[in-house]
Amino acid sequence: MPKATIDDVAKLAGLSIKTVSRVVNREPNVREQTREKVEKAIARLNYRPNKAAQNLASHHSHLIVLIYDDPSAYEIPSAGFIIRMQEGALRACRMANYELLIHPCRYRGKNVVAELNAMIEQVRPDGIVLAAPLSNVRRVVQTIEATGTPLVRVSPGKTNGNPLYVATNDREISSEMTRYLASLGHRRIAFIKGHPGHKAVGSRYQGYLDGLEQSGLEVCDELIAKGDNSVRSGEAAALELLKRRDLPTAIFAANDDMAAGVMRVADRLGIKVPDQLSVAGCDDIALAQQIYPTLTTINQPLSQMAEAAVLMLIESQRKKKKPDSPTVVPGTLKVRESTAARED
Amino acid sequence: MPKATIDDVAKLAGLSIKTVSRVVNREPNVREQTREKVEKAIARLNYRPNKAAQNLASHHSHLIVLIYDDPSAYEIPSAGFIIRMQEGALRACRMANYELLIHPCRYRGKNVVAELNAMIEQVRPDGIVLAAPLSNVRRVVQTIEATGTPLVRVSPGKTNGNPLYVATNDREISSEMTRYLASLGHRRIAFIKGHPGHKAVGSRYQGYLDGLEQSGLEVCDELIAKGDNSVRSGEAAALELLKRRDLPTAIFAANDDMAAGVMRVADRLGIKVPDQLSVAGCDDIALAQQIYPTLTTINQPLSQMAEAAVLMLIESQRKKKKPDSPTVVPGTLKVRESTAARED
DNA sequence: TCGGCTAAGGACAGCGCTGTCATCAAATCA
DNA sequence: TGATTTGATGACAGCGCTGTCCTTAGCCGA
Repeated sequence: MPKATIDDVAKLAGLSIKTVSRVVNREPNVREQTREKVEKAIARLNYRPNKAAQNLASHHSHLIVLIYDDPSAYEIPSAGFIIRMQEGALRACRMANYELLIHPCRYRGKNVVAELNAMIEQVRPDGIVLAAPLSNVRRVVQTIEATGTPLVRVSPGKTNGNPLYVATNDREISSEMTRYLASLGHRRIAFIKGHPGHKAVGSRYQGYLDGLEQSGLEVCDELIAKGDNSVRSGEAAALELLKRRDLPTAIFAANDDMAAGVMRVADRLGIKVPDQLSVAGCDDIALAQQIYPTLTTINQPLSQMAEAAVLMLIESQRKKKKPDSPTVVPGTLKVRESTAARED
Repeated sequence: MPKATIDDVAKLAGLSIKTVSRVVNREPNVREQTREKVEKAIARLNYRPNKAAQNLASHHSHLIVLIYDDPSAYEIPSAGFIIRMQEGALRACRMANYELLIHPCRYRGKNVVAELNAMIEQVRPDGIVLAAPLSNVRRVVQTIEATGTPLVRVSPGKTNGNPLYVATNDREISSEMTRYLASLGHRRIAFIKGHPGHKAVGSRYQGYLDGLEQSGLEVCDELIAKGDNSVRSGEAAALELLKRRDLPTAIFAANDDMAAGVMRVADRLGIKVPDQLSVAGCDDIALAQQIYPTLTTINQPLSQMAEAAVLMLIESQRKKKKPDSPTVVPGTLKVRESTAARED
C-alpha cells in the first residue's frame, strides 16, 4: 500500500491539487460542496499530508522545541520539574497539531552556542520554549534570538522586556501564604531564604515581607534565616531558628526541599508538626505529598506555564507576528497537614 | 543573512551540489582534497543542510519517537522512570544526529490507534521506541507494526519473537541479590511479590527462588508475601511477615516502593534497619537514596535500555534492514545502607 | 449593454535536497 | 596495445507539497 499523495486525492476528487491543499489547510474560498468532495476522497484514500514536503514548501516545521537544563548532568532532582513542563507543552502541541521535540542542554559547556545553533538550523522549529534556569542565561537567549526563531522564556528571573516570557506570581502568592499563616494565629512566622542566585526565591522573600505587613506583623531579623535551596541548608536554618529563646510557631521556607529539612529537624528535636510548629514550603514537589505530615506549600503551575508558552508561540505564528504580551500564571496555595492553628 | 543553501556551497567550492551532498552525508568516493574544499566552503558560509529538504528527498526523517504511557494520567509516580528513558534515548540520538520526539499516550483511550496512526503518518519517524507498559499492549504494537515503521520495545513482559525488544536480566540479577543476602549470613530471607499483572516483577520472584536454591536455602511459604507494587502493600506485607514467630532477618521486595513500605513499618515497630533487619528493593528509584537508611536495591538500567533501543533502530536503518537481535542490558546491585550481615 | 469586481479554482514554479545514471580520466588487465 | 574496470564527479529529475499568479464565471452598478 504505497502512501497516497495529494495528486491521488486531486485525481479522485476531480479537482486540482491546489484545491486539495486549500481544504487540508483550511484556507478560505472553497465551496462547501467542493470541500466535501475533497474530504471524501481524503477519507477513501486515507491520505495524510507528508510533513517533510509541507515543511519544505511552507517554510515551517510544525515543531516546537522545549529546551531545558539537562537533568542528567546533576542527580536528577529536577525530574518532576521537567516532566510537568513537558506535560503542559505537549498538551498545547497536541491541540494545535504540532509535535514537541525535547532538547536538554548543559549551559556550562563551552559549545552550547554551537550545539543550539546546529539544532535550530537543522530542525527549524516554529518556536522555542526555554525553561529556567536557561531562560536567565544571556548567552543562550541571545543565541536563540539571533536565529530569528520565536522564543518564549518560562519563568525567567528578570522579567523585563524581550524576549517574551511566562511567569508566575511568586511574590503575591508568597504573601498570601504568609497571610494564611497569620490567619491561623501565628505571630512569630519565620522565613528561610533561598539561594541568592535564584531570582524566583528572591521574590518569595519579598512576598513574605509583604504578607507580614499586610497582616500587621513586624519584620523580625532573628526570624529570618538563610538557605541555599538544599535540604541540608533547610536543616541548618531550622536548627538555628529553633534554638532562639522565643521560638517561631511557623516556618515558611522558600522551597520544599528546605521545608523538608525543617520537618526532619523538628522530628529529631521532638517538636511536633503541625501541633507545635507549622511548616510551609514552596514548589509542590512530589515529596510534599509523600512525607509525613504532608506539606502545605505553593503549587508552581509549571505545566500551565509551559502550555501558555507554547500557545503563545503557535498563536503568534498564526497571526504572523511576534508574540507580544507576557503572561502570568498564578500559583495556588496547597494547604495540607503541616500547618495548623497556633496552640497556646 | 539569508540561509546558505547547498547551491551556495557548491558555487563557492567550485563543485557540483552532488559532491557537496556527498561530503555532508559522508558518502564514499570523494577525494580528501575535494572534501576539504567543501568543508572549507561549508564553514565559511556557515551552511546547515535543510532537514525538511533532506527528509523529502531521502524519505527519512532523522527523527525517533519515544512513545510511553502518559504520566499525567496518573499521579506522576513514574516521572523518574520516564526521564531516565528520555536521557538514554537522547544520548543515542545526539550521537547519530537524530532528534527525539516524545509522545506520551494513554492506552486505555479508545482512539489510541487513530492517534498513533496520525502521528506516525505525519511525522514519518525513522524509528519508534515503545516503553513498557505500552510495549505489552498488543493493539498498540500491532498498530505501529502495520505502519511499517521500525519498532523496538523496551522491557516488554513477553520477550518472545517480534517485534524486537530490549530487556534486562530481572531474573538473574534478582537471584544475585538473593545470593548476596545469603552471603551476609541470612537464612530466613523473605520476599514480597509484586503485582501479578507485571511480568517484570514476576521474573524477580523466579530469581529469588533461583537464588535460594543456589545458596542451598529452602523455599519457605510463610516467608513469601504478596504485594501490588505500592508502598501501602509493602507495609501490609511487612506487617504480616514481621509477626511470624520466626522472624525473617532479611526482606527482599520486588520493587523499591514496597521496600520503602517495609522500612516504614520496621521503624514503627522499633525494628532497626539494617541491624535487626536487612531490606532490599528493586528499581533504584530516586527515593532509594533519599530515605534513611539508604536502600540497597537493583539498578534498572532504563537509560541504557532506551539508548540501546535507539541505537538498534539507527543501526538497522544504516544497514537498510530490520533490527534483528534482541538486547539484554544487565541491571546491577546497588549495595547501600539497608543491608548488613546477620547479627546473632 | 458593458466595464469592473469578486469568489472559486487551476497552472506552475520552486522549496533544497538526494537518488540515479551518465561521464570521464586513471588504473588495471589480457 | 586496446579492452575493461574503477574511482571521482556531475547533470538532472523529482520527492510532495505551498505560494503566487492567472483564469473563469457570475454579479454588480451605471
